[in-house]
Amino acid sequence: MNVRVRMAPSPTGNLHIGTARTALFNWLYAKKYGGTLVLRIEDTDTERSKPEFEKDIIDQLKWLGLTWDEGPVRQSERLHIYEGYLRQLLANGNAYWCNCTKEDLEAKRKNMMEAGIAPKYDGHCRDKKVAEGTNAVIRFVMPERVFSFTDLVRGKIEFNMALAGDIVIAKSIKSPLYNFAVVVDDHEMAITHVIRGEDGIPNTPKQLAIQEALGFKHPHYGHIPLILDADRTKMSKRNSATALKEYADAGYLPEAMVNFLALLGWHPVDDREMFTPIELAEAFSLERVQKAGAVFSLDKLNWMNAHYIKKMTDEEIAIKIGWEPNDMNVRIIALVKSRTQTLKDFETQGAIFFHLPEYNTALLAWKEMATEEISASLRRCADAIGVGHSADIPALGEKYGKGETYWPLRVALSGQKESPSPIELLHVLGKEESLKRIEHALGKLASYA
RNA sequence: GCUCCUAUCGUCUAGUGGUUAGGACGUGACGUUCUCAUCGUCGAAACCGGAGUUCGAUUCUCCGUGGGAGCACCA
Repeated sequence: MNVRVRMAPSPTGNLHIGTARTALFNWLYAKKYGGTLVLRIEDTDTERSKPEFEKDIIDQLKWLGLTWDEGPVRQSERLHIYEGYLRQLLANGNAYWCNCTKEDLEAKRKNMMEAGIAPKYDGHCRDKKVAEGTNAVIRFVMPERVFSFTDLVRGKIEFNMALAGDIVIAKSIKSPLYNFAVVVDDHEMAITHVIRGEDGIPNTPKQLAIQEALGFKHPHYGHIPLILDADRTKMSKRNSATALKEYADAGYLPEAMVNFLALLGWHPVDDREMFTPIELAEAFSLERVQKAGAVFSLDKLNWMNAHYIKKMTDEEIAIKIGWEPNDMNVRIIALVKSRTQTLKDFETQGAIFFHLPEYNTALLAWKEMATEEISASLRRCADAIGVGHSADIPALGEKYGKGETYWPLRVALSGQKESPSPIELLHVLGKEESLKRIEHALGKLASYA
């Protein structure tokens, strides 16, 4: 069978990390089976859909490297197609116009909830022959029976749709709603596998019913687990950064993001953790997708991102972070690399090479060193550097003590409690700047009580 | 409230009718080291509960319990 899958984001916000992972799984599935991936923009909600969100979604999918074969197809440009199918349902008696007011509906719903039964539309307008027109919506006649399907990751799932009632499938003949537009598009686009988030499970029987009424074939369904916050609820803005863009801006690499996201809810046959996208596609299978939700771990993402950064060459990093790949910059990158988790860290940690930060004079002391000892040690280092013998620092360390030599020098050069080694700092800063910083330290010590 | 989904270390997960229940992140200790990071070694850490099936259940079945999602003229 020729596999056809789709990514179907809704441009009502920036690309959500959960949507991105769903897109990734579809991409992996398509790649694995040599299938076709369609990008469909689900913008039937004209109120909330915005062009800038669509742009962000497309930009971010590209950033991740998730390429598609067809589209982007916008639902808003296919209104005439939905209209045709709506008229067909209306003509067949599978749908009808309804002019119940929102207030009435809300009141009835509330009553049913309070009575302890599943809230559903009571079919008030089903036989009223309400005319097409203003303030009327289109409802689908939901068959009162059980619908079942075999989920590709969960197995058989059943729903008794007698409990659902007649759902609204369009606000007007020109404005279809989600469940209807999806059914039409999946059919028109010959989608074979619908791979989506677990929150789509309750929609499936509705879509199955509409497919039946329209005489469409049912695609296969696979529902992947949700990405959760630490409190185990669906990942949301309230608790964490949910827009993929935020991660891109924060200095995460797309390769790391893809690798990380793939392992959230899917696991290979062995314990391997590092995969290129193509390797992921080869190893991927829906059978090995997890059923329960997965908590998003920033710690693990950081670790993985650090891993991918370490794999890059210093020049590659320079270009990536927008630094001129000159000698000095590349050296800085090499030094900072091992203590970096995101690309942003190069900026913050690299800053000390351009400007000596303020620091407390007391920091210059290694353990219980007296002020004169520190000054003496720094002068010895300055002398060695001054005559171009910075290579002699280790010798000074042997003679006068490593801690006593390295620590004050390192602090004088970096101004920090934790930093790369003084020898490395010397090399990057150069003779002139190094001596300047040592003089500065000596000055601070001289005025230190 | 109703419907559906779900359940192995803190987290992501592997795995089995009989295993010292494995790996990774995080975490602790140690080593390397002037500091931090990297790196290396070692450690602590889990089968939700109760019945049933069975010689034997973490594994199979059922019932609980916990967790989640969905119940729109949003998607």
